[in-house]
Amino acid sequence: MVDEKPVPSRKPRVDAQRNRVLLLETAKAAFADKGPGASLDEIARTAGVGAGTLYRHFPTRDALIEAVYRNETEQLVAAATQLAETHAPVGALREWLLLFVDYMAAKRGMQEALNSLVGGTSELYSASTEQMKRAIAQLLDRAAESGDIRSDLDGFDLLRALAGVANLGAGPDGMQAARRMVDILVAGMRTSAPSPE
Amino acid sequence: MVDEKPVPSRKPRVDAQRNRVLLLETAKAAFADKGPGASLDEIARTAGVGAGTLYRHFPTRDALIEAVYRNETEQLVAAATQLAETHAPVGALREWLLLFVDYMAAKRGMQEALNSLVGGTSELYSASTEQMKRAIAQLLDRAAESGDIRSDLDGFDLLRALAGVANLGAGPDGMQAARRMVDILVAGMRTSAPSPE
DNA sequence: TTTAAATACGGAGACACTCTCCGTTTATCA
DNA sequence: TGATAAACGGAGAGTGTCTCCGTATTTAAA
Repeated sequence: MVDEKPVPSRKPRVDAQRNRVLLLETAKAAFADKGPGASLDEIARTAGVGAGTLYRHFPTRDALIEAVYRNETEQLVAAATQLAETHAPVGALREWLLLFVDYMAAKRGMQEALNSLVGGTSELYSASTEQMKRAIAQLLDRAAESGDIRSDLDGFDLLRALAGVANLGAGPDGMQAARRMVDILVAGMRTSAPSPE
Repeated sequence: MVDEKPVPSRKPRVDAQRNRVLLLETAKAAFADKGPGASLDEIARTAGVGAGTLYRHFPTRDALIEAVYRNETEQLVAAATQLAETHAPVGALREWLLLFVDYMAAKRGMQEALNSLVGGTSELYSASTEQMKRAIAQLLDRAAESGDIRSDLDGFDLLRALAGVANLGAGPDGMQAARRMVDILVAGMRTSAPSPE
């Protein structure tokens, strides 16, 4: 799957760029306000553009959602590298998982939508998903190499688990629960953890 | 919250019962086939009844979903008591969590819908949710009393975590991942587990 | 500049889904 | 058997998604 960009033969049009930004801002507000099910046509209307324009820029709801949260996702991803440099392997992992919980919690009401970043829900194998996968893999590999944690599990599953907890537990206690879950997960992954039997 | 049944002054009509069953069967097939977003009108049409009839029996999508899976949920709940009687505390917990994973996995494609049984997504505080909560609480309390696991966590969060993993990991490897997650969770909950630092 | 080609725009409209309302039908029981 | 409570069905109003294509704007070449 080679990234075959169609070679831009000219400068992108300024109105197109303007509308794109306009749509992203409007969409962010709308999602925060009405949840992930906000009407796309209404977002277009509020942004002062036609429905066609919205769909041209963002063919699917997921594409729009991903674009809206791309920045914050990138910050989170960057933090992984940062933590890897400043913390011991398991500590870095734990800290990042806590950040991930915050990330999910900060978007309360948007969780269902954000699932598409952590789950196969979305049709497109989104770029953000890929980044997120790399971020957790980086931390996990490091901790596994140091021999502190078991190496037989996909880091992405950790995120799925945390997303599950953070998603469904409403209110501020949901975040507490997710934070507790981080410690349980980290403890359970350690090579020094008790075996199932 | 008293169960205030409206005192049936006559026998329930047979056609009503028949249609109810018909709808449940049709809905089960439809959900399995088209996912949780299957059109309710189409379910009604396929069942050979009017839309009004469907909505009279099941006012919301969630109500229908819950009804469809009530039986299986009840079996799962019953298994908790069973396991509690025949296994050591932690073993029973672990076994039941594995059953829960199977339960989720068996409904691949339906996961999003089933979330409403494990999450606050659904408006109604459904009876099945309540049962499920009791089932896990029962096992968890027992294991906590025996001193084997920490007592500061809500069992329902475990289910949320497992649901998260099982939901989003597509394919048969998703189930593998969820099974591994069970062991991590159980290990992490043990009082003998290593502390976060 | 002017102008042709490329690009983007907008919104009408086709289609799908949800859910309600109410006139009609059917089952129950006296 | 007849009265009536209970249930039925489906038309239709309201809302949403997404496409299509004639029109408008921008870019860059002349």
